Amino acid sequence: MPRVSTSDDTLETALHTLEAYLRGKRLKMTDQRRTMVRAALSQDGHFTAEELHRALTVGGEAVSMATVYRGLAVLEESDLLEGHDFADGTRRYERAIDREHHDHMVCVDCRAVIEFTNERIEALQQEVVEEHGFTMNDHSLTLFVECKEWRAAGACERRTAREERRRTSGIS
Amino acid sequence: MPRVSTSDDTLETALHTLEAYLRGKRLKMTDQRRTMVRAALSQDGHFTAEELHRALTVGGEAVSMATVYRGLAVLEESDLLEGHDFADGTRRYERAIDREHHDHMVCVDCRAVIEFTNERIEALQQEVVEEHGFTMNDHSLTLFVECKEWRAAGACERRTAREERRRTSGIS
DNA sequence: CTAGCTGCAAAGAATTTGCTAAGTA
DNA sequence: TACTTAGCAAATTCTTTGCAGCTAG
Repeated sequence: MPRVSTSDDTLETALHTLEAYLRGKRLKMTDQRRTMVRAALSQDGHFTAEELHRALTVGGEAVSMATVYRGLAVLEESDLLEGHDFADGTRRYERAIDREHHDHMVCVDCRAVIEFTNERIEALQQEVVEEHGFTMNDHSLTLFVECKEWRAAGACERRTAREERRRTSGIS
Repeated sequence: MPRVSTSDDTLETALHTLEAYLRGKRLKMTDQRRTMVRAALSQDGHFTAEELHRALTVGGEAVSMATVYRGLAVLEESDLLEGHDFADGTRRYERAIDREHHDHMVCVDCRAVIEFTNERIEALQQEVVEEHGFTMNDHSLTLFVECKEWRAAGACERRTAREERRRTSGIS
């Protein structure tokens, strides 16, 4: 069994949540879905479909790419994961269970993702939606920043070739 | 000359801005770029590369798709346009010149885009970034809402086959 | 002239989908 | 058993690139 950096409790809860979701939709629990839940919860931070797939493969629990994509959609719909678009061309996911809501700052330089929460902003967003008579379904706040100081401290090193290309090509 | 729903003044300003930008980077002004500026400014709302390309083609000023993509990058870098990711798989652009900054609400149902501004939210965002000692480069706030009431009024009808597929497939 | 541009076709990256065998309720 | 999945490969969608000839400065 692969190492799980999330508490067993969370994993239990997650599996139960998924089961309930599947039951409600008359879908089925499979080994691949269980495996994906475990692997997804043990990822730290924000991961891509490809990264999850690699983690599974490395862990000896190969699940096909197609299944990873289909599975991520299920995990997101069941609210185990939350998906984000950080404007770099690839969708990223993060654990949404047993965590508090938060927003993100993304360094345009090194693509590091820093999380933050601000209740006043949350409240104001809700206000805006209500003023329009709508219902909030979800929201996405991403601040694109330059974390020069942080990098100076040696903590801002995650740039990859691909991300660098994206960055300089004017996307985001 | 194609119809321009933007004031001639804005068009003038835009062309001057672009010229200045190009000069600074030792790039060249071309018919295609001029044409794209005109067409982009006359688009209303948020458009995709494909929509701009179609508008140009229909207007008899065919510009190749490759040039449209390359041109959009230039127009965005020169701050004539602003690009957004509304989590539907395609980048969208909107005029950024002679307009005030604003954020967006996107109806997850019909994909309509509603703009709004909220200075308090803006200020709080700036505060958050400063608290971390970073510099804000850009920010993106999108509220995904359900505009049922609005649709009831008959104003929420822009759903396309493709968008519908996206929506039901769990993206965003 | 000469670096930058355009169009075209081909390449790419990230997802999605059709199909058949296999698995779950 | 009946309907949902998994895996695989092929197909898509959006976007980027290589190249040859054209063009602005």
